[in-house]
Amino acid sequence: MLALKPFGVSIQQFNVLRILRGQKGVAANLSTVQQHMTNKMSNTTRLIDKLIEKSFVKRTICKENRRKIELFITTEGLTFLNQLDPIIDQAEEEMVGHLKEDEKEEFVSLLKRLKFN
Amino acid sequence: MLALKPFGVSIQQFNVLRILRGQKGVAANLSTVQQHMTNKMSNTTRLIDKLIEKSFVKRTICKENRRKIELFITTEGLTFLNQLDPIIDQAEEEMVGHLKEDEKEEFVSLLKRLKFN
DNA sequence: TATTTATATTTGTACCCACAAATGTTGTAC
DNA sequence: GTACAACATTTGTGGGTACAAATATAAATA
Repeated sequence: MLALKPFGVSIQQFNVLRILRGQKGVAANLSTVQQHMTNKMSNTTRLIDKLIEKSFVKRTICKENRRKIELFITTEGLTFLNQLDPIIDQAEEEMVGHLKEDEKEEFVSLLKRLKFN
Repeated sequence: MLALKPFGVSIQQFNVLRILRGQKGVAANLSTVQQHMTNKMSNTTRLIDKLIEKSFVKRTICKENRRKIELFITTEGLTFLNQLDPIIDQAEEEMVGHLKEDEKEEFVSLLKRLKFN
């Protein structure tokens, strides 16, 4: 994503951050995060590795079930993300803003009707 | 591309092969091939490396201008590609075949109106 | 002709993806 | 309680992408 480039995160990393922010402080499992994305688990792991390097995310092992991990967005991550929101909104606006509402709806509807496999 | 998986080529490699077939025996430069794709030059080089390993493509240095390379699809490549065509047609049919003609046109038209950057 | 500039391609790096196999942990069945 | 199955995540491998820098050759210019 061009608009994100100056900030050093990919759109996928950005998405993981948004999912974690959506948890509002509640821990998220890897599986939970993965379910909100099109990614495979294995790659979600690695996306989160990157975010941990940047200290935007914290990862701990779940006490109750040591197979699971618990993911949190850090304060740093939150600040970073909030700063990014308007950038993304603007990029989206530039991409589809000139379409009329019903055109956008039609487009999404057609996209949904494609059959991948 | 799921349908191509059993054949051991990616959709991008498949596209390069189709572009070269379209040359009908005339040599194609790297730049020529690249212009028909969304890829960067550097990656087109590497896609072609893969096709050469599979001996579907031949690469020689242009005699007139030694900076340029000449690319040809081999007989093996042609045979392989011809065998693949119906598979791809079918995959496409499965993906969008249930859309009406005007829906397909509308979809393509909307896609074209997106502004990437 | 020697130097510089432009052209064509390749290489390096750092990401992304899917798929399969490996790891570690928990639950279950004998 | 031990062996086996199920679960959650990670690691390995091989493909893909973009961007920047390096190479090699040709063209232009001083």
